[in-house]
Amino acid sequence: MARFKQSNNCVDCKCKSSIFKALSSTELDLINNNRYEVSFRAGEMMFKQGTPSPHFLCLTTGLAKLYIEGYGKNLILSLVKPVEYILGPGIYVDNRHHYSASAVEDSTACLVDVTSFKQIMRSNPDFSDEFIRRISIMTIFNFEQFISLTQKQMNGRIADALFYLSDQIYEKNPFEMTISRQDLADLSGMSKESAIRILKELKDEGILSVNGNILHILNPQQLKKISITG
Amino acid sequence: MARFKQSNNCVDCKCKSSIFKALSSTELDLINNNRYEVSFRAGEMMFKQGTPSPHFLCLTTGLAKLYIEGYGKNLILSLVKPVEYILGPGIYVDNRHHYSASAVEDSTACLVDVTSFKQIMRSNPDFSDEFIRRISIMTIFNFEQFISLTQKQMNGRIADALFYLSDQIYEKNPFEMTISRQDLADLSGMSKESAIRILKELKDEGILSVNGNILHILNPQQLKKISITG
DNA sequence: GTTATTAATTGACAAATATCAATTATCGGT
DNA sequence: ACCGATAATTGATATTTGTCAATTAATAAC
Repeated sequence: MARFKQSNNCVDCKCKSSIFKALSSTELDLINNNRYEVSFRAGEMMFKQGTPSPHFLCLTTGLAKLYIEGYGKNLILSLVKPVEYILGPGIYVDNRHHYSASAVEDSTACLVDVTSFKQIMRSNPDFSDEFIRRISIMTIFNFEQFISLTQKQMNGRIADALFYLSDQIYEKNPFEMTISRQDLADLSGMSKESAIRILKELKDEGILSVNGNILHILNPQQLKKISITG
Repeated sequence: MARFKQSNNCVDCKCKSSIFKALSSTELDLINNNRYEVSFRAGEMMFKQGTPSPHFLCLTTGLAKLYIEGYGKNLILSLVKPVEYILGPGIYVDNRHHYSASAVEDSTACLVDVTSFKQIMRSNPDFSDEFIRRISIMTIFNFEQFISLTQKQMNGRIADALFYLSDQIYEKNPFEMTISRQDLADLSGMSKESAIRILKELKDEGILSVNGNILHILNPQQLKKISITG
């Protein structure tokens, strides 16, 4: 289960460097007074699709996955690393979560009352602009994912997922893939067995090295080509 | 080609009933002074993915499709009917269109300067809240579509598309499908031939009647079942 | 350390879907 | 009403992908 603890305040927090940079100290105080800190173990669910959504979450350490629970399978929308906030579209619609979130690695997060958030959204246009900019970037990313998953074949989708992991999430090239093969499959819209098979193919072709969870993209040009040709 | 004409003003326009209801008359004047009206023939492109996006568009008559141009194929994100605005995520990111828009039926629209829009977004929290609410609804819809296209088989996807057309777009049950079979395929993420075949199957099973472009969902319960079982 | 449990892997096969080619129907412009 | 161009339809086939079952590897709990 999640463990609760109250820590120091928002004013000193590194989260400030993120979306909160536009906030005045008064506004930071408001956030600070309406939040609490939680930690999650790897595998724990942070919140579940369909449940009420009274907070937004700011991930301070660890790694989380956001995923839609579909018909028997999950679809991973994105991975979230520190320091990034998680705030779904339900906040302004029905106050429900429209996707679930789970900790992939041991994680800590701040939960902040949505009411305070919305209040600041209405009074601070810079913050509001920045927030809209961020959800717009997520939407654009969703579009790319949409095209990848609906129009590319499996090799192209895995290539896209590998670049996503290497470039956006772990930001290294030999990287330790802390998500499971099933997660990789859920991120690429295919069965776990297919994902594994394609990793193996890429390995056999010398494009990728696979040692357990340590992946190394050996030939990015070739992998990019696979991503484009689908 | 698109024909331009200046018409009466926003204050009397039925668009007011939509997102603009939160605007003061001063703000409506600002919009009114920074807009122009355009008409499009069926098939004409309204704007193209990748081009600069200096306006937002409010569809006043007709029907439009919003679609991502992928690798050889298109993916229709949504259909837009009057009175609805079209404003992509690029506005707050890179000032580019991230999808294309085309008129499916003869259409007219108002183009409004984005700068005026953003100005009002910053000064009118009610308007801003309403706008965020709307893009959130679109995001939620995209999620549903995402699940439909990535986790359901063709029958389920066509079922979803048929309900979308009947319930959301044409709002009738025997309805005239003004989009082409190719568009239906682009909306369901499959080849045109497959889309046609499934329409035929549904027809043979007595669930749907198909007479040219007049479609009639004869057995909604059964079709809903197909949607759910995938 | 040992064992129980879960994750990863592999192969064989079945199902779903796209592609290609060939017709047929439909529609806008004479 | 006729003609050319485009859209819709159909069938045959190849490709892609998932499913199932069996095995091996890795991990966590004792």
